[in-house]
Amino acid sequence: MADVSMPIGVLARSAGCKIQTIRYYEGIGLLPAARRTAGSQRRYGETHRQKLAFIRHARELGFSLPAIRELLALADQRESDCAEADRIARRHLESVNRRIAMLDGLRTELELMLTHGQGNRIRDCRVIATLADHRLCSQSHHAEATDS
Amino acid sequence: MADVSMPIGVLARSAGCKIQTIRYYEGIGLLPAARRTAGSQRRYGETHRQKLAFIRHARELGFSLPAIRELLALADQRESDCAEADRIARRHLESVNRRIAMLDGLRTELELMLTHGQGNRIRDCRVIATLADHRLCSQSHHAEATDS
DNA sequence: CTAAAACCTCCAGTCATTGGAGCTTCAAGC
DNA sequence: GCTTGAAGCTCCAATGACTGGAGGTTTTAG
Ligand SMILES: [Zn+2]
Ligand SMILES: [Zn+2]
Ligand SMILES: [Zn+2]
Ligand SMILES: [Zn+2]
Repeated sequence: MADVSMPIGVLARSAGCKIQTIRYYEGIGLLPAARRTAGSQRRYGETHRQKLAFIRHARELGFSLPAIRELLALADQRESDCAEADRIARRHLESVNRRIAMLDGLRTELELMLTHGQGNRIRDCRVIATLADHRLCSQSHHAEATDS
Repeated sequence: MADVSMPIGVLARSAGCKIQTIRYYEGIGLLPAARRTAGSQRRYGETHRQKLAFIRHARELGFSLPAIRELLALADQRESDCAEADRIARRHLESVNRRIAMLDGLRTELELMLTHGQGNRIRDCRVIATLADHRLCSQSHHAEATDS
């Protein structure tokens, strides 16, 4: 609890992010503005530390900043129903599942391309041939990824 | 074979991409500059069509533009050894595998968060609680994704 | 009081496109 | 040959989520 008035560098280390990231979050209104010293330097307290930890953890879990903005607002409504928060998480899970499915398709094709020994000429290379002609692919693998 | 002199819109439709994308590829030197009409409009032939198809297919398979640039150069060396092309594809496959592993981790955490019924208050919501405290996570899920 | 570490603001760049403004050219029908 | 609408042109800005740098100021330990 010696962090009643942390400078930004200490906060950044505690959150495991860059100083610029914190200023960026403040700039877009995701993290409330810090109080300033007489010389305009930011000083943070426990509330800021918790909010930033929440943001960073959500980012690690792949949530987008707009989604995190909503989640942060919801987190402050302690007595409200959590359906909306759950909906956001579920939507993100679906997006993660779609991306996994897409990458699985890519993996299949890449592995297929690479099923040939060493010492080939380019004109016999399955990697190059496949890239030049989708008919050598085993699937459609037509990609489209959306985020939460 | 009536495409000896395609305007850009026809080429774009044949490749399934936007007109701007083609001009962008030309701008960064990925696709060779097209010949122009007296009025400066681009006209394409079969070679361009094939190169663009190669690029688009590689993009669908998740290769980065720098990687595609190398692959295109290699594709023209028909008698060279294909080891380098294979290496690029293998590196990309590894990156895809890393991303799948990461997303699998995220999926696990998101599913865990969502294991609670409806009608909860925010203060009892596992989604919000998990985001606020990584100790509720089952794994480290510390993300880092690199592309080919 | 000095010096260096930490901080400040503002701007540009990343990646692979995409969209738009404002203008010109092409091609088909009359 | 002329009109007209579709298609093309260049240049610039925006996307998401940061990251890096220039150039200057503040803090703090010694
Ligand atoms: Zn090969
Ligand atoms: Zn394919
Ligand atoms: Zn809930
Ligand atoms: Zn966690």
